[in-house]
Amino acid sequence: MSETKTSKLVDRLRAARLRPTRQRVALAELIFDGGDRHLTAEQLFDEALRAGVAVSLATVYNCLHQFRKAGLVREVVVDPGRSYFDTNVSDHHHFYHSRTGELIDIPGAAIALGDLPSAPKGMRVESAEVIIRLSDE
Amino acid sequence: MSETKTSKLVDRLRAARLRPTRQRVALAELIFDGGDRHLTAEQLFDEALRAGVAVSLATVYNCLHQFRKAGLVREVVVDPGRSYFDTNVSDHHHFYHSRTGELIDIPGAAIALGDLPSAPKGMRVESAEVIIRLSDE
DNA sequence: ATAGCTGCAAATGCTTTGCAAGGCC
DNA sequence: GGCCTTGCAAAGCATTTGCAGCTAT
Repeated sequence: MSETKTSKLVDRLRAARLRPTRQRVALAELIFDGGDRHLTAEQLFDEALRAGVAVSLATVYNCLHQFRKAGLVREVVVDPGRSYFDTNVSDHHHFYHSRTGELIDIPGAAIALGDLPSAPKGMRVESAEVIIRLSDE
Repeated sequence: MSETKTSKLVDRLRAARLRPTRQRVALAELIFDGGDRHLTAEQLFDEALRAGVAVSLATVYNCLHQFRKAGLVREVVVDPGRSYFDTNVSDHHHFYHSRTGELIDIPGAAIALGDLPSAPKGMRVESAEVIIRLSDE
């Protein structure tokens, strides 16, 4: 990995007010390499181990949530009892294949979400996501 | 509770090929009384106890999933690590207020879901739901 | 120096399971 | 009677937490 790529990540972490620790930089590298990805904490943990990065599972969870709060990743809730993190933070939706656990991006523009009903009093809309569940044919 | 109401529930369970056991009938009564509801297993369990119905939590889980498979209730996944069951099985969407855990129905007609992208090869669309997350203003 | 991180292991919370006893048809 | 259900307790998973030791600034 090039100096440049790593230093971009470091800047990105700094911008999010997260200290660029060895673990965070390594996880960020894994997460942001290779485009849009959908990862569970366990998957990222395994990848880190395979890549020779020493991290604990607890740190993976901590980092993912810190990254989420910083807007670097987005959490996708489709399965009770398992969280997915999406490196694509732009406005978009998902196909979810429950048998395989596969998550597929749908560009925001591909679904016309007409007028949303307005939020109940005292609340505001934070996000609107469409989930299309798939099954085998 | 009238003879009639209970016997309707019994018929409904039978139609779903579920034996109308004391527990299932009692849970069905709690669930289907009072219109559209969003319940967690724990909530239904507490209600049952308060209503003087002796059931175990495991049975509540079992029944909820049996009811779901039979199409009597619908599962709503909005919170990792907690399942909601919705007694409204018609086509509709949800507001979710994550701080309070409150779930609010949005009639299907209130959101114009334009053309859905077609499912990947070998799969078919099972359902499409919109989740609008709310936060305090 | 010091405020913030990390690692580990234990704790937590929800959900599922195994199996003996009980209930519906 | 026979098979499906239930209840309980134990197991299972994903996730969070507490705290001592480490590290970036």
